Amino acid sequence: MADREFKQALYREFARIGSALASDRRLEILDVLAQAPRHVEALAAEVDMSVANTSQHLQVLKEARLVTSERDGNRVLYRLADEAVLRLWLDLRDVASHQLAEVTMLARSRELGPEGEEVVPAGELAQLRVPAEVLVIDVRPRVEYDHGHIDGALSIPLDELPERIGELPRDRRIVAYCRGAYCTFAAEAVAILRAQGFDAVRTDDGWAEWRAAGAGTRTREPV
Amino acid sequence: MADREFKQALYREFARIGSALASDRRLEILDVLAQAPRHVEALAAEVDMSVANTSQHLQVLKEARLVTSERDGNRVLYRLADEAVLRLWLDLRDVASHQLAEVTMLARSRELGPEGEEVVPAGELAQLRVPAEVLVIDVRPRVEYDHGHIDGALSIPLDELPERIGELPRDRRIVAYCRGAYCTFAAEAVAILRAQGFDAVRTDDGWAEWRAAGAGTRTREPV
DNA sequence: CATCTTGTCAAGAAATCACTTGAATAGTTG
DNA sequence: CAACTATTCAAGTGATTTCTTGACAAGATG
Repeated sequence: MADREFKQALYREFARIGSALASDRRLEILDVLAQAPRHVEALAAEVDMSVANTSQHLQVLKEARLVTSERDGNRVLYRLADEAVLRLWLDLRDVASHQLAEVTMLARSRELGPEGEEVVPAGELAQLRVPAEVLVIDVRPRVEYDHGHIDGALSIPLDELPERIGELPRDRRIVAYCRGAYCTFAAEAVAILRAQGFDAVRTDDGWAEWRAAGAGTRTREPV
Repeated sequence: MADREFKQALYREFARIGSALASDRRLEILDVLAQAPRHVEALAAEVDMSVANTSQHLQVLKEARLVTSERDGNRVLYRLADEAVLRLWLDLRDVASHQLAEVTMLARSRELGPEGEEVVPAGELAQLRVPAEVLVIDVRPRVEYDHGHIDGALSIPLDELPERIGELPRDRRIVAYCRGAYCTFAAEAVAILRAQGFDAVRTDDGWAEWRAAGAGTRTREPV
């Protein structure tokens, strides 16, 4: 029947998206792009692959319309196609963390700092943001902050933290955020800060989650 | 660095989910399971595959924790693992329909009835449900209705429609729904009803969308 | 225009995946 | 317990995917 043909064609289209999500390398690329647009070479460095391989993965993502590209001089800038892609990626991660015991075990095995260290759960950051009481710091690389960050957050990339520690207040709690629940930048920053006697905690919220939740953001255009 | 190893292991876990979504056959299975739990043999018939092949695909979905199975006598009943899986599937479909021109073209080429036929857009069904003015009918197979349906809807499976057409009112508008935007049951039902002079329209909302939206539902346990 | 940089394309080897077939297993029924 | 049903497993083959290498293309720069 023609009905089956139609359905098969439809599911084949859906599977094109699924196939694009079927590689750990491509998911890593998506995750980086969820933070900020990148050039191919920068991406390749970030995900630790050859440029040719990165480019090929990007073609796959582009064919599935998960990312778009634009020329920028003699370079090419890639970005997530739209917010729906971000939601899809976060959902996939969410399903993974609910259901794959291995993921949470992996995540737990990475927890820095002492057992039971205080963490601001995802979704609760918004309530805390009273400037007189807490300072929110963004410890991601500068380009990612520049592309968009939580309103009012101070940019202190993790690698600049040691030399800029003098800028931070000792009379307020410091909340550090990074890319999201599976990023360790914030945990590392908190470890450094607490070692110096600051009242610092991290949050499981990250830029991607914050943006998907549609809360107050500030973005500038490509760097 | 151990950091890279950790990240790679994490993305590899995520990719297990992505890989499970990378096959049109498996997506079709997921879509059927989004309507109601099924036994292997019923699934195989529904998706038109050999039982052995269906079983193998189900193992893949099960390893990715997208579905769960339970023994039921000498049969095995499969169902979606949880609501997060449903959201993931709907998101994937959503990304596909936003971004793959081919999907909408396919969908359009299937539209039954005259051009510009009236359709209740997804999300607007809830406002319309005044019993005195509209009758909502569920034209999916009985098992799917039994597993869960829109509150107050009447079950008239598409293949029973011709013989049961006398049960329907001529003084009210009839709104037909089925599995979702890409299911053609409702469109076929509307075509039949309009040919008989009924005031009938379909909606793009389907059971999966309705359930994901968390609106009023009624479900019974496995049939 | 020659050269450099950045990114893409093409070809091939190794790994993985999909589907078929036929055998094996778990549970039910006479 | 023998026969039967529903499902899973195992092996094999053909197709697809991944990554590497080296060549090619487009834009920038001297």
